[in-house]
Amino acid sequence: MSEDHIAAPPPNRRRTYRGECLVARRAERRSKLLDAALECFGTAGYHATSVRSICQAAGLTERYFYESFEHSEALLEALYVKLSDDLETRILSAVEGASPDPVAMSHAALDVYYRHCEDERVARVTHFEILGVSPAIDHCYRTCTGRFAQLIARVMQAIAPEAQRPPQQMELVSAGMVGAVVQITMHWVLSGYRASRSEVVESAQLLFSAVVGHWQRSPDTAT
Amino acid sequence: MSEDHIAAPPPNRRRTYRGECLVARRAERRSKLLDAALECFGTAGYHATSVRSICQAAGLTERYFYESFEHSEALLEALYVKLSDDLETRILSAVEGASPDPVAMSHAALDVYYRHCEDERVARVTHFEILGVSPAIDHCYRTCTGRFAQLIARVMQAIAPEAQRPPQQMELVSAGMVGAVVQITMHWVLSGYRASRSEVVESAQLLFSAVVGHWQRSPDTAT
DNA sequence: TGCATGTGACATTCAACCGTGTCACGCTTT
DNA sequence: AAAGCGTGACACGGTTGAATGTCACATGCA
Repeated sequence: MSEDHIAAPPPNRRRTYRGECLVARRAERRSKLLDAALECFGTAGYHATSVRSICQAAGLTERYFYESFEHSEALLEALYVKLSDDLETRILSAVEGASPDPVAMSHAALDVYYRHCEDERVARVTHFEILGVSPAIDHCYRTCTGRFAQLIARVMQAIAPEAQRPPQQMELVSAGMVGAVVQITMHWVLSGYRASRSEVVESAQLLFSAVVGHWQRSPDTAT
Repeated sequence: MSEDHIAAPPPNRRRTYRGECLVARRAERRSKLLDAALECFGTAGYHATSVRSICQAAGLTERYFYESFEHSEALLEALYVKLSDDLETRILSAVEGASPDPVAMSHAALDVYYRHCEDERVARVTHFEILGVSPAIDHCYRTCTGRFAQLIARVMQAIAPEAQRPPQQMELVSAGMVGAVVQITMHWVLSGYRASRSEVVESAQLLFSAVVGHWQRSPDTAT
């Protein structure tokens, strides 16, 4: 998923500088840029952030920006993918670690997710700044969102395997569940995190329980 | 909700030109700008659209842009508010016109909403372009979204009045429902409107029915 | 030690866009 | 018909930011 721009490599890859070789220094700079991007994009916003300000926040020169990324947009995408990947692995491990009870599993997943979003910068980047940037970024967003929808679909199937639904509906409802979770996040963030995390998790889980219960009760006919 | 920039009025408000007085001409130009904005913002995207291109699409000169709007941002906000207001009134009249059956009411509302979103430009402006622009626009978005959430909350209360829930949860769950409906829209749009509108309405309504049913069954304890 | 390379601070070039200004040409009024 | 207002086409200055270039200094290597 993550394909980055890598500048033409100068001759010596092994030559050390300040105790580190080229690739290590590059990786460190790239990491600094990602940190700075989280800070800038997550507070000032993507469109109010220039390459200069990112470099300033990272303590680097613009030259090193273009060493690791082609555009500002590429940095945004890399940051978003990184945040999403981190989240997904943490959710998966939390679900596996939870007791095999459906409620416990979904609770664990939602708790990890909303804990993730308690960092306002993370929430802003992954839910606000990422949207409406370009078709390429939209596509990336859709892919990541789709992965979470599939995850939800799998979990719901696992919880209520007897409730077979047409795949089209399954897809739309899963998308809807993702949207619900996301929108609750947005509401939470924009309200200044008024509710506690546990309240938020409760509310989101209510939706899950409701849908699963509904399907268990009416195995196939819609509405 | 809509407070627009109005330039200092030149002396003669009644003088006609091409058969129309000043205020009529202004209103017409403003309307043309809103149409052009829907086209430009809804296809190229807000940030890829300049004032010039809007004026070109509207068949007007830049001077007349600043006659009606201060910034590009003000135009975006006006467009968004107009689309949201139109949608809300149409939803309300559809709900009132439907038979007093809960299912019929929510079906009517959702059908109007997804019909509204069948115009991809409308869907993009109200769901993508509006986000991450500025704090002022974010606030506007939150206000409009909140109105729909309150509408949903009222409808759900009306359907299941016996299920009293804590207002905090009511608020979050309503936000979640809005998010679900919205996300289903985007999924639908980005898939190239693969599913039919009635299938989409069905899926969204499933979520409503599920939550209402869940509440009716477990009148107060969460989860 | 001396040379090549890495680095940081800053300048430079180029393009886009905003907001305003100018001016000639239609339309209205008297 | 003449004077004045409304309009459209376009130019202009100012600002911003992307992307690259320059140059002095620091660091590693022979």
